[in-house]
Amino acid sequence: MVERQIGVALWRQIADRIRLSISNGAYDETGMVPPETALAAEFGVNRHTVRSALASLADEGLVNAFQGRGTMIVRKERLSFPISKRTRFSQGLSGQARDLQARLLDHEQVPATREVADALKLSPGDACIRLDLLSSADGRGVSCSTSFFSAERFPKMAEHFARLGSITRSFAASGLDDYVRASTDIVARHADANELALLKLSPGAIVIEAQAINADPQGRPVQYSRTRFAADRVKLTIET
Amino acid sequence: MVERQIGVALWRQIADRIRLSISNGAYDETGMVPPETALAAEFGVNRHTVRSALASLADEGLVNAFQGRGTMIVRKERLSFPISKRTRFSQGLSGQARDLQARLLDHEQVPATREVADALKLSPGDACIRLDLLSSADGRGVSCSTSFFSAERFPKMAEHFARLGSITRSFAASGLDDYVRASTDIVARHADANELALLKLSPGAIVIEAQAINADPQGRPVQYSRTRFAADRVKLTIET
DNA sequence: TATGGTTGTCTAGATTAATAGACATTTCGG
DNA sequence: CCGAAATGTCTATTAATCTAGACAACCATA
Repeated sequence: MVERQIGVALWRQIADRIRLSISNGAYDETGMVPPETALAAEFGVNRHTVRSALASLADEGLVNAFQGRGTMIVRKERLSFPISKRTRFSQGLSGQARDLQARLLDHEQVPATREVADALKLSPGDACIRLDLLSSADGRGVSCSTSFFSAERFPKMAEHFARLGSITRSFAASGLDDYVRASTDIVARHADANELALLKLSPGAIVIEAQAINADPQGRPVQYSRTRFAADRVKLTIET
Repeated sequence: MVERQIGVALWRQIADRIRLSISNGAYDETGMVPPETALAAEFGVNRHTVRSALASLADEGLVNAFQGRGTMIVRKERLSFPISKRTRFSQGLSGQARDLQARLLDHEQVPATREVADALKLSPGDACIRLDLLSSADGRGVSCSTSFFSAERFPKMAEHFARLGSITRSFAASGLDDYVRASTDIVARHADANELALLKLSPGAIVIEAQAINADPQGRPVQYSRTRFAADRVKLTIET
């Protein structure tokens, strides 16, 4: 069931298991989480430990406990984020949430690291524009991203984004009307302190990191981005 | 830095951070992890806590400590697993590891749940073949998967796989020479007890779950699979 | 209104995780 | 060969987590 002495507190393991059961629809019949005593028996722990787990889920806004009645499930769905040749943040999520926005957190002109230079086919040290974005759906943080653009080719990227609020429109304002996803690498890991704060995650949460390169129609890389999604709020859907 | 009272032990948070630094190449210059005292200062914890983290990494076979000299990095790479229209497990990983194998853990004929029926365009309750596989590269567990096939169309899937050791060849033996990836959904979460055991993960580890549907050339779904990858051993590369 | 089932709260104790310090052992370079 | 720097081992203490039990508060329903 749950394991001890593994560096993850029992209440957190149990919270993760319950969260998964909720999103799998295991409790859809009643719309409620089983009683604390039943969960304690199921996981072989004390009721107080289950209560810690449920408190953490309540903190995330996933469940709501009512004295005398039980613990109701408030929210269970993950946003589905499509990844395809024409991946666009706002288009892909439209219809799944009412209020979508991408906010510019920071921007800076920096020399390309080897990683960035490789991705954009520049030389290390070439000037790049870095944009840090935070994307939200209905007020909840969905992803934070760091993007790099060639400062020579897209010198006004930050200004355009600040005005237009969209990468696609910012490219258009720079004279690039179309671009396609050239490659996407996906890894998953624990969120770091910065991501916890930006996405308002409960500590120990998981992020899915997508390292993507977008290219113009001639195949030249125009954007290298690393987007960190809150793993418990989204799923990525690959369209091949 | 690291956070307290979040349900994840400090040594585990630190182990995760160091593992990430290793795989990012942060210590490539020396090939060694920084001294324990330096790490303790960096993370703001006691040296003993760092030692617990390093012991866990040594247990995974990632590092090797030598008294008087320091802690050397043994292994850092993640396997890159491609996902495209023609995703094939063995082809995709060939060249990245010497010894690749997929082992049949279990198989059973079961009635389709709603989830499986939806994916395979069957009716709930229709007979399905379920295959549980464990894939390894160089003796290390990479992924475990559960696949469903229509029992009517592919009645001998389990027998074929047991003999041939490959989904592609098992389809061929059933008269299906070609198939393509129709859809892939990707989520990330903490590994459950079963996955921890199968993949020999250190508890609390992360898995990336890919829910995939393969279809024949006519577009009819032939396989629904849920593959759980050890997140610290692989990255998924999307080829659009 | 009485009863059973549920969550909320409190106290106490046991177990595990983390800190603190001291010192041994090994390696490497001057 | 010495000393600095690194890991290995030990003891003791403090802090956090989990268990155990009791009982209060609340809700639904017979």
